[in-house]
Amino acid sequence: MKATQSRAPGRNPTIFDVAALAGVSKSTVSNVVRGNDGVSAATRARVERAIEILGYRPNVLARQFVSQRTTILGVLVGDLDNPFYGDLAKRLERLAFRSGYTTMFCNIEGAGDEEADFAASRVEALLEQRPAGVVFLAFFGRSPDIAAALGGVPVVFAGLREDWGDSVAVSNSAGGKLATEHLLDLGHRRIAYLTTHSLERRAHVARHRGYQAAMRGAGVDPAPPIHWGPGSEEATVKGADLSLLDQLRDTTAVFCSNDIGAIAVLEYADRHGLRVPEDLSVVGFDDVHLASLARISLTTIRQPFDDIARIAVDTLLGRLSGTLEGPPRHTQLAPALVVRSSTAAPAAT
Amino acid sequence: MKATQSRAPGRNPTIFDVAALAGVSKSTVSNVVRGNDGVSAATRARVERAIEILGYRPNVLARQFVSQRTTILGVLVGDLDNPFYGDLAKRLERLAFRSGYTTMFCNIEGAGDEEADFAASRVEALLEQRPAGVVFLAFFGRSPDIAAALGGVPVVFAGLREDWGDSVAVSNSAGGKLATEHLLDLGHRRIAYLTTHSLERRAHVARHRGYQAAMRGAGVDPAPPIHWGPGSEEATVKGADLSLLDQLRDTTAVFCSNDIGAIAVLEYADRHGLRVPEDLSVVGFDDVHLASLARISLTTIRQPFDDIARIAVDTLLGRLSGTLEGPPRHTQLAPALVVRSSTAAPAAT
DNA sequence: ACGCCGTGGTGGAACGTTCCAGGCATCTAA
DNA sequence: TTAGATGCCTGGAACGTTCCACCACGGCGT
Repeated sequence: MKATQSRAPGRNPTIFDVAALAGVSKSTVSNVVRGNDGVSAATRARVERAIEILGYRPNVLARQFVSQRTTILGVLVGDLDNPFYGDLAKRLERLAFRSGYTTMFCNIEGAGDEEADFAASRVEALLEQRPAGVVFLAFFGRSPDIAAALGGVPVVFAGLREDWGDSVAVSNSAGGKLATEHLLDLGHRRIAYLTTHSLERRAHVARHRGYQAAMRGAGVDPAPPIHWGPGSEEATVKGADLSLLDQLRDTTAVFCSNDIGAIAVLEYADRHGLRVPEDLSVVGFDDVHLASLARISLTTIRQPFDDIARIAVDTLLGRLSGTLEGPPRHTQLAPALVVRSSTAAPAAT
Repeated sequence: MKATQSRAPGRNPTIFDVAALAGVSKSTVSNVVRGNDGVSAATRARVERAIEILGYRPNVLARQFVSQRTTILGVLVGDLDNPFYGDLAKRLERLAFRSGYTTMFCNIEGAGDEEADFAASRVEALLEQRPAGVVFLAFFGRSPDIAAALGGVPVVFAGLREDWGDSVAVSNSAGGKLATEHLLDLGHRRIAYLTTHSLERRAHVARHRGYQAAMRGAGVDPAPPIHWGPGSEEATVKGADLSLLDQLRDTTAVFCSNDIGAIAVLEYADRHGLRVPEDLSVVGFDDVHLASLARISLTTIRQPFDDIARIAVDTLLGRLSGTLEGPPRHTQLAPALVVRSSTAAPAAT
């Protein structure tokens, strides 16, 4: 007649079962479980023994209910299919796991039928699960609405900067400037900025600003931005067959707002007999692993994925534990130009 | 003095607030919210009006607590950084969202220091969140342990087959056979099987079996499998610099257990002066989007991502709603060979 | 001897739902 | 007319925690 078997079968042991077996009150068990002090070593040992015997595991759902908070970290990604997000997602998941948090991802980029406030509806769905904190890897939409929906849940922007929350990112505008200046230095003048997003994400807007600044700094008029594709990487990369050729007629170089877009341009060029870099120089942004493959070898702007993920999680955990207080902290990282073989001087005209 | 403002500020309205305003009991409100019948149209309308006025939203945490179940779908992926998983993850997330479920991803592939039962510990961590169901996109480890840990939570295996749960997958062994036969047909005899996993995943084991069957069927002895890399795609793809050359000395063709491994081999070949397909034919598995890029153009085995994701979610939802009952249902899909330019007849010796 | 304080421990209340046994009309069949 | 069924609604109990006010007790300073 072991205590283990005296419980109703099929029911998980509760804090009461442990308390009864250890001969203490439920409160004491609760304190032991949560590592609170005010419990003598002897009692603690006795309770731990009882927990062991019963195989007691705290009921997460009850805990969440009473505290009205979870150990879920929400992560808003643009598109898990984009290796930029995949890489970052993986890192975040791992770091969060080590600190006892579980990660919940949400694609902000929709099925193609989304509206401007699709992001807000996604945030809302995520928030319904009451995450302890939220990481934005991508962001667009109206800040006030979304800030309101968050209702006090700490938030960190990773890879982009938004003033009303903590952030860690390279300067996207500096990166855009760097990329464009590289092309200018090579002698290009007719440089296009290309993005695959119809709904402009914050980070990409900043990259565009960097492009414009560089162009103006060199005394060249920025060309109107090229929006290629219906708004999602998926559609453009997978069906890279839209009439881009026309729009590139007058240009010798393209700065793409991310690597996936750049690789899609590469693919498009390959299929349409446009030689890179002889006929067209291409620069990306992110430096996803793919870009370094010999067969791709894309000149791009490097983002330190590792630092971004680490600092993002640290910042969020700091807010959660109360270690970090005060106004938003913005960690700025340096973007770096990585020159590979997708860029060269323009052909002599 | 609107009702909206009469509540304690900062507190969300509860079912009681609604009940009071509508002049009914909390139970009735509960029934209205959940769409139960046994409520007259008039009452229903009155309650709905009250809900509207108060901006009432059911407390998910309380609901989860009392029902001891969530609307979370757990997804075990091998590695979010691998586009195979990224693509599938994205699709699953979208489908689940449409049905009112939130997705929670877990990387089964660890930081490199994992043991054989790392998978089990990850499953346990995920299960702590009490998901309504679990999708396995990758699986290894000891089935009995993991089945026990699941404790009745419905499960579906996607992309691989495991007998004790529902599954939807192409036949991995048939795919492996297809790939190997393609190489045999081209005239290759010294064909290697290569995998980047030290911990063999179920799906990959089956692919290997297909390879062996094809080889034996052609009267050729299968070569011992090549395990390349310390067990994670990340390490091998990113630091593709291990001494593979020796192991490939006697082979004219490699069948890689997935596309990412194949692309890593391509990269390795590029860097070591090995021409593909002249010196070495390479076949992958999955047909991730990347494989179709002109610059990669990898011969591979196609998996219908779309069908896999859709059927996986449908099956799981079927179990959850009770629509689907009985023994495990196994949906088998047909793998297809996609010939691109990474394979050719071996050089005449 | 007495009040005070710190340490270790207790038990009730609260959290916001769902579930269920029942209550009260009103309708139906005998 | 009446027993039983049906439709609509109610209120208590339960779920497993955390939080907090409070209590018992021994040591200490005065």
